[in-house]
Amino acid sequence: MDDDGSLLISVKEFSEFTGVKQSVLRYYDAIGLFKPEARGENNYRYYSLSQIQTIKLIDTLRNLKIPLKKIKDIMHARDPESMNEVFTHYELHLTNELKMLQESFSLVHMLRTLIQGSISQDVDEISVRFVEDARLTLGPLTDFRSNESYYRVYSEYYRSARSSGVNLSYPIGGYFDTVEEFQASPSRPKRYFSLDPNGLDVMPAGTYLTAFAQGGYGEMGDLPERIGAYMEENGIARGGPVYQIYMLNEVSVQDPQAYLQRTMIKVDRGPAKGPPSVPQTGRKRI
Amino acid sequence: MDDDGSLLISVKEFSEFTGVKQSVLRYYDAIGLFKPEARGENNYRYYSLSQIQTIKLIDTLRNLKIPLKKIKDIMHARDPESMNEVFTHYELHLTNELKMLQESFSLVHMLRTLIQGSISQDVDEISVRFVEDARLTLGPLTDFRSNESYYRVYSEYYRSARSSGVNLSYPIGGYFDTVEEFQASPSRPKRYFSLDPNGLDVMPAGTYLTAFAQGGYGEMGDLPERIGAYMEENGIARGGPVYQIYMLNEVSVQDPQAYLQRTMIKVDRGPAKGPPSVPQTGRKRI
DNA sequence: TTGCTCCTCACGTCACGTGAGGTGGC
DNA sequence: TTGCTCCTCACGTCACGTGAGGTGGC
Repeated sequence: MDDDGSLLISVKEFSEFTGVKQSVLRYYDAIGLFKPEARGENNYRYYSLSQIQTIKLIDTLRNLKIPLKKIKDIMHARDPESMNEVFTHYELHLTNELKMLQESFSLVHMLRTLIQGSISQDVDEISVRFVEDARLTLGPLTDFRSNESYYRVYSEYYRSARSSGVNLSYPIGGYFDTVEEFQASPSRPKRYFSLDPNGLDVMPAGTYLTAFAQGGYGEMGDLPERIGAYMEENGIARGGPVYQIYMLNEVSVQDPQAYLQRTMIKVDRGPAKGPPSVPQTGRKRI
Repeated sequence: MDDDGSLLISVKEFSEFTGVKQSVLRYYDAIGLFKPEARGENNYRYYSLSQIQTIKLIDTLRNLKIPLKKIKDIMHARDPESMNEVFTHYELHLTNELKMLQESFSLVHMLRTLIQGSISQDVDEISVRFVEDARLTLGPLTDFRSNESYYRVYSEYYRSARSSGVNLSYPIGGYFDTVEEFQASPSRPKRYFSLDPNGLDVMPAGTYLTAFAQGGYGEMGDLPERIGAYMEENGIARGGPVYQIYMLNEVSVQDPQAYLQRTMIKVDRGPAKGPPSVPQTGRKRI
């Protein structure tokens, strides 16, 4: 670099300024996407400071998974009108990406919360405790036929969920109106729901009888009996609605025998009074 | 699929449920990352509904650019404690990604705004208008020596910016305290600044004399004269601070002769009174 | 002479995408 | 018989990463 204040810098420096690796800069040069401002007599690459903004833009577009070929076309046809279109288009693209990333965050956060709630949890413990509210998306009423296993209805829930745009990334839970309903057939919920933190329905905050069961999907063990005994012992006459979710499942453990299910029954503190509260839904249901 | 309500679905359906392509599912099967629940007699792949959550998690991790090999290790060693660690780790990872994506959005939005402001702008027009405030990051005082071109000082700004963590993705502008300072040497600003919408400094809202000049970096043409004449004609005695930015540059046009610079001089409406206002800075400067 | 940076060329790799050629149930 | 879905190879591709072998200035 001459003393006359040339504003050219080496690959190494340019790489350090921009965070783009030297190998990447050489590759972009090779495919004609982004060339250095100049070459030295020794064939060294020299970049100008004003090129920093350009490579930053290229890097931004590349982060949006736009093929380098397309980025090359865009950069090759640079003029205010077309760049305005490009930016307008990718601003929308970016808002979608942001939504998706926030979804990812919600998912990871939800899974972590469930796992943490399960660690060092005594499976046989039954307790009555205050529980915060939780968002979810309730599905339509199920239509179990006599003696039928939950499979068909469950897969119908998936199909209906998919067609109505419900997010199936989150754990699926079971909902019952009353504890009697649950006791009668604990693996045939009245509705299934997705534990989607952006769902429009809500499990209301309140006092819940909370119990656990270990085992694969639909395996309840002696859970209904244990719950019945506990309610009798503690003078709890009624309860509902009932929410059932798997805190540990395929995602967090390998052996289905280690899956952990939590059943939460809304109860009133002290002696029972009045009918069980109705579920709060954020929108109309058919 | 037998009538007994097997919950297995085909690749096609599984692909439609999850949004993951069939070719990707076959690839994940081949490398042992994610296998179907079962194979038919015809060797068809059959997936269970509960596998949807697992592939959704894999897809989420893959979106975070985690190598498939690592994802495989994670899924292979599934247990509550290690998954808790994994999720805790990637929740942080995700918040960083979210920040970066918001930065990308800010950048694209800024570039679009600048271009749109330049479209159908008459280069010779000089006007006095109200301008909204804008965030930016002011650099340190420049130290131009006699007759020196802006190159050295400009590149020193870049170096200092980099070491102080200033974002160089955004357009760089020039700042002068007063219009006299600008008139004296219009391509030697008192400070450079980055037009970073998350910057801690601010160009205050107010009435600005706004003029334009076309040409490469540092080329002012007859801009100082035109501004001087306009101020005299309109009885504007003083002005400042002065903010100079390139609305069209390398990023949006190819020919440097088409770069468009905007100079904005804070002026008081009507007859001049009092000293020019001082710049508002969000933090201490040396 | 020794480091350090830079160069080109060739080959490897990761995560798929894309046929070709063939099977199997309604 | 005709579509449709599925299968397994094999090869292509995109965006780099990684040496090998060599140059050139302090």
